[in-house]
Amino acid sequence: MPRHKKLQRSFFDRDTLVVARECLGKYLIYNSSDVKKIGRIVETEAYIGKDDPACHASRGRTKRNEIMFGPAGFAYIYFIYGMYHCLNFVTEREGLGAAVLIRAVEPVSGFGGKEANSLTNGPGKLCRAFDLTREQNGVDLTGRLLYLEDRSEAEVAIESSSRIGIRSGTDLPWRFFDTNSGAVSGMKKSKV
DNA sequence: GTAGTGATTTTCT
DNA sequence: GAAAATCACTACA
Repeated sequence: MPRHKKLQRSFFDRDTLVVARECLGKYLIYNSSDVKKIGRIVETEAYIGKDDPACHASRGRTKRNEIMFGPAGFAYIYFIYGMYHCLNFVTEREGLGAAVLIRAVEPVSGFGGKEANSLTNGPGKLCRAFDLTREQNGVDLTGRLLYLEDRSEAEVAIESSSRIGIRSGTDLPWRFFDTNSGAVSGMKKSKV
C-alpha cells in the first residue's frame, strides 16, 4: 500500500463537510523556492456559499472570492484584518462557492528548525509560517507547488464545534479538529 | 490568571 | 465609510 499518496482533485470534489473532516490528519506540502515545508492538518472549518451567512460567497460572486466559485482542488487565499492571510481549499463543483478553511496545522519540517505548535495554531499564523500570500491565490492543489498527502496513519480522533471568529452563522457546527493535537487554535476562551 | 482593545489594509456597500 | 473567516499586547484582579 502506498504510504505517501498525493490527493487528487476527486478528493476535493465532494461534499464540503466531508472534505473538511477528512482533511484532518492529512499532510500539507508546500514547495517554496528551496525549502519544502510540511504540516499536519489538525483543524478545519467548512464554508459553503449557499445557506451560510458567514461565507464570503454567500453575498454573491465578487472578485475576491472568485476562486471559490471555480472548480475544486484550488487554493483560495485572502487577506484579512490588514495583516493576515487565510488558506482555504476550494471544494465541490464549479459555480457553488464552497471551501474549507485551514485553521491550524502541526509543524512537521521546513520551519527553520523550530517546529513549535505556537507557530501554526491559527489561520493567520499558519499562512505566515508557510509564507503564503495572495501570490499563491488560485494555486492548483494537485500541482507541484502546493498539495496534500495522505500518509495512512492511525485514525484521527475528530471532534466538531461551532466556528470561530465570525459574527454570523456561529450556530453551525462546521469546525472540525483533532482532539489529540496540541496545535488546535482557540484564541481566547472559545468554549466547546 | 482573565478580559479587553488596538493594529492595519483590502474589499465591498 | 465600515467591516472583516486574526493576533498580540496591555491592564487589572
